[in-house]
Amino acid sequence: MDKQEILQNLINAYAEAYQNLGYSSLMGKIVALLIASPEPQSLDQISETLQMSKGPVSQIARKLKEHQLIEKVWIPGERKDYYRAVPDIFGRAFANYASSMRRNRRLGEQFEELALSQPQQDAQLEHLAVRMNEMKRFYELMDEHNRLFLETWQEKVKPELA
Amino acid sequence: MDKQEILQNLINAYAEAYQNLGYSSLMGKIVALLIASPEPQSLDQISETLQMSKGPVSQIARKLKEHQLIEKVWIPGERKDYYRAVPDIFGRAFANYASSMRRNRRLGEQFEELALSQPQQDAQLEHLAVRMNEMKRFYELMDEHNRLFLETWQEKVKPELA
DNA sequence: TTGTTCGTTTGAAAACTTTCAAATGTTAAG
DNA sequence: CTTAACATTTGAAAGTTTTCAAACGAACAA
Repeated sequence: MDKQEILQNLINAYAEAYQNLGYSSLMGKIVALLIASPEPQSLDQISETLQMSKGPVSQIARKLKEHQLIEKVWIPGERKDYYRAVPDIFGRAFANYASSMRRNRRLGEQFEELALSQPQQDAQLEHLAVRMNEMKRFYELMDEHNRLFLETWQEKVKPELA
Repeated sequence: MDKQEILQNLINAYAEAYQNLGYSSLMGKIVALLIASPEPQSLDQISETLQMSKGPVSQIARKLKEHQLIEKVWIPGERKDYYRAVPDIFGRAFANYASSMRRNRRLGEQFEELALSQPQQDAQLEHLAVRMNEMKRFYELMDEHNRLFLETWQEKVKPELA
């Protein structure tokens, strides 16, 4: 397997992984390409490599930038935008996930509250309150672990960033 | 807000959360309904409550059962299938997630290997190897934390299960 | 057996998403 | 100010997913 093929395979694997996680496969492809590229890539280079027209690449690149997985870099004397993966892209992706888990925690809190605040209680409401309490506790504990994990990772990685 | 509305809101919130995570919103609705129900629900009850025909409900219920988020219960003297959320549904959902993260770890391992095994090295391959090594280490550490989290949670929950 | 009550499968319709090509903005150089 | 080189937006076409109604098949009851 030569270099070209390795890159193709990586792009494919990422496309599939992203799709499995419910994102567009193009998103995975762009991420894979930028992770694998030592040099920042222009929109043209990206769409050329991925054989996609610039429209979708531009849109997905913007979304990825919003989610802080990639960033634009300015290259002196160049008018094009160049993109690269952010330095700690894995940590960043995880931080995004952790924040969506915090929403679940809030759901648990909110609905436990609601169930308990009803004037006339019954088996159904009581059951709901118990389940929502479980949900709340689950995501609270998860959040603690998430923070700890990210912290541990960033301490391990920090030397590399310097 | 009355009981009916609370349930509606919960179902909606789950539908949205599931959709954000890239699953079908019906999946979230069924999960929410079963979490909120003290009694197991039949397919008919589910499709009645959710105002959906039986076809999709049947299919999605099967998928949820495959992922072990819900289970069939046998009710003596009844011919219908009854479903309920599994006892530790949050833990189970997390275990599924953790296992998809383990796939990412394997990707990192695999592509690091590939990049290093190329006969003629260059900057691009070297860069790839470094990035894939980072990926591998990230998901290894994550896996450790995931295990720890689940274990901690299950110890806390076990008393409730008895 | 035969009829009834279920769950599942199927095929078509509707809704949604992805993609492209072309038009429109935007920025910087001349 | 004008032009050139870009990125972004838009609207239409293609592809995909979700949904339903109806047909099918399995299991049970009589």
